[in-house]
Amino acid sequence: MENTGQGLHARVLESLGPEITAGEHLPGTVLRTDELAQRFDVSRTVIREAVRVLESMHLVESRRRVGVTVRPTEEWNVFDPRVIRWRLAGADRPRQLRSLTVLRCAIEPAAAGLAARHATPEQCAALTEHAMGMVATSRGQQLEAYLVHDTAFHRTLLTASGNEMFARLNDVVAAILTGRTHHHVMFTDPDPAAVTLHVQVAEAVRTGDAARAEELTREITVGAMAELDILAP
Amino acid sequence: MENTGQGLHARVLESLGPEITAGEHLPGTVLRTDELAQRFDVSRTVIREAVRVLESMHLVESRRRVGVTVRPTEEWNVFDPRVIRWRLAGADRPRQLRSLTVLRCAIEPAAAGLAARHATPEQCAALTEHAMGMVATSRGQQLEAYLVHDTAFHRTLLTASGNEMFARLNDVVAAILTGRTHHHVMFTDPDPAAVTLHVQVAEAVRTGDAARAEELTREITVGAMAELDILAP
DNA sequence: GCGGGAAAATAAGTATGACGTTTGCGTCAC
DNA sequence: GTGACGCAAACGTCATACTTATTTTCCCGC
Repeated sequence: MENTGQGLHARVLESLGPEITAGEHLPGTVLRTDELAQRFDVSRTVIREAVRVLESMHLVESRRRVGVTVRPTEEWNVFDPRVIRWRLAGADRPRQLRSLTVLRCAIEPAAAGLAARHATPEQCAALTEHAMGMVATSRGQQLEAYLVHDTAFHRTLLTASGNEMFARLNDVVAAILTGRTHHHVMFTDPDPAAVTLHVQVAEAVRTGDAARAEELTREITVGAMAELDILAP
Repeated sequence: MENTGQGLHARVLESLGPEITAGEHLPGTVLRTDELAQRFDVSRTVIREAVRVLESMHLVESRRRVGVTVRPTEEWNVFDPRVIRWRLAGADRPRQLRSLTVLRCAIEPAAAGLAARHATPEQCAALTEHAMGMVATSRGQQLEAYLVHDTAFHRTLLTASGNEMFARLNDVVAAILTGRTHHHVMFTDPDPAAVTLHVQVAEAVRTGDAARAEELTREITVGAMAELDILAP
């Protein structure tokens, strides 16, 4: 029996979770632990542990004498990193990417403003360094190297905001950036204007100009929305 | 022994979770399943299910031959509703309330802007209704009734944004509003200016004035930050 | 025929004991 | 001192029996 995860429950989880988030089991569907145990060829114990986790994500609800029922989409914990990952890997990836980008557009400018006030010298240095790295890799089809610097830049920015909630969204932003590069495969080099904006943000944060950092970051995120055709009608 | 949850695992979870988020077990502490089973007087099965959920929140990490290790705070899934609830109920409630308020301040204006574009007539009606309810209960120590309308107003606003991520933050906003009223006990009636702003937001959303809805909501959230003494140095 | 309550059926919840598996750590030989 | 070896501790998994809550069914009385 091959073991894809760090444990049987993890393996079950990584199968059932995506199935549910992909809409393979529509809300209201009932799954029975015995059937699942049989299907995955594991004991009921393992199934129960996986179901507990799915339940903690509000993906399913377990009730006695009924079974494990899939909950409606609106009740899912859409902030759970695993749910995000599963949905990004699934069919409604575009929808999810748009939701996340809108969220990012609201968060990152505020984070940049806070970073301008709270960033440590080390964080300022890291920001500048990664912005420089973006400049260096912005021409000549070095998209992968560019992505590394881009991701690091935004991770540093969110962390430097000093707000734990913002900081925990770096996975989301990283997923957006990675998705952008890898999905609708970019043959063209990054927009030079965007690169310049990153350099300017690093500068604004370093000099403590919160308003400017916020506004510049807003321009970056607006650009990200434009790429996904998220328009104002 | 009273049964606080819908099952033994829930009871264990509601004990262990708060203990961890309250810092009662410092990061690095190892808990053993057998000891926990003995302590809570339940079987190992129950403990394992509870630990699975804590693990899914990144509060702990379970490793063979080692035990259940408490993870450092930075790794916690701070967006998990239960983690938020536990931390709000614990000792660092003020810190958590500030984090959440900053997050709200970034989110709600954007949500209001989107709501102005996407809100259905029913949602516009609900907004106006709750704003009116706030006006009606804003004088004469009707704080509880006011809170109900205030909460409903913001819940409707976030839902009307049409973004699922924003919509799932209504619990957070509700927690902030409830905390504000219940915690530093408000003897005084709500700020009339804030009440007016809510009415104006409802109006802006109804007329589809996104920019105005966003700016007015920003004023509301800035007011909320001012109440918590979150200042710009 | 109808309503209500008792009983049966069902599926999750819990307990228990045994065994497997990984892995930290100490020991021993070189 | 260093490396290999092996023990033991803790979690991981399984099988099974039993418990409990909840739904459904069905029978009885009106």
